[in-house]
Amino acid sequence: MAHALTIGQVAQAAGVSARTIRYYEQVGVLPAPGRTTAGYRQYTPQGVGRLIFVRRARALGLSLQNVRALSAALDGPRRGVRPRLRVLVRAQLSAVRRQRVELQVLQGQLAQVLRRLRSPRLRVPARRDQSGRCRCLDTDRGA
Amino acid sequence: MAHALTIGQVAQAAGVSARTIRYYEQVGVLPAPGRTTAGYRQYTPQGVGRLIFVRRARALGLSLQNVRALSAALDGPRRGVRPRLRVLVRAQLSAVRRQRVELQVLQGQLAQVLRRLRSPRLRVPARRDQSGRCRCLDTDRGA
DNA sequence: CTTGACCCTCCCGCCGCTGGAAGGTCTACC
DNA sequence: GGTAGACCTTCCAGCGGCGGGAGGGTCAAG
Repeated sequence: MAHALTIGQVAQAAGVSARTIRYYEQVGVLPAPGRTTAGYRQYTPQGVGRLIFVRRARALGLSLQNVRALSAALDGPRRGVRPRLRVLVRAQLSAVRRQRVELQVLQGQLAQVLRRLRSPRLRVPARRDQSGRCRCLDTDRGA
Repeated sequence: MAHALTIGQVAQAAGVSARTIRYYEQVGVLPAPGRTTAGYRQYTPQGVGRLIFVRRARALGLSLQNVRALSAALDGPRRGVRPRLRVLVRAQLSAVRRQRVELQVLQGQLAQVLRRLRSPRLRVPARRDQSGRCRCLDTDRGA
């Protein structure tokens, strides 16, 4: 093998730690590479490409479980990889949209709490109501 | 104690599981309540208020570590609770803003990948480049 | 007395890694 | 040949924020 790469070289090339690569292999996200007689892992350029694919998928927010499925599909017959990927990316896209909405709501609540905390006087009658609750963080009207 | 509440009642009142309450106590987020002779936890209305405070803080995204600090401050002298809370909420607010930006970028990348996956032909010359990389998920131009 | 709904403590699992320990191997230099 | 230091190997353990389940005690109703 002229172009065999060590795990450290692959790690640097892909911008991940060697530990992460071993972990990916352990959980089946990356296929097990060849080994030298001393037991060192030997990677091919294809192996590097696979790792980069995995990192891109992770960067898009796909779970390791899903990435494992995709990677396994890439190992077998290539048919059906794109449809699966499309499904996953679509799901991820809607999940991200949901998260954005949630974060928007959260930002509004935080801003409201911050306004209340900035003003020296509280907008609520007492710091603790009759049930002993600290109302500093309330964001809902009345209720 | 006329108004002593069991952990289950408190859990239902605050909308959390009894397990979560026990966990909060274990990690120091909630003070340890009294116990009956049989070892059952006995909560006061103040205890319920504290739990609701903790849940609100969590709902705002504060970490349990920060919530623990706030809760400890509420147990001691009340001075300084509001400034600390203000600092934490401000930090959380900027963290949320950062996350929103990141999610926005991510959404754009996902949409781009999806567009590419939808079209039957790829915009890249080959499915795998010479290094064996699957480029389905690329989002950057050239590079 | 029994049933069923509570309560208790304990340890393990999830995700996506990261850290450390303890040891083998490779390369460079003397 | 020796040795230093950088690399590699495996295994075990931990993070946050809980949840599941085991294995047992307690309490009120029938």
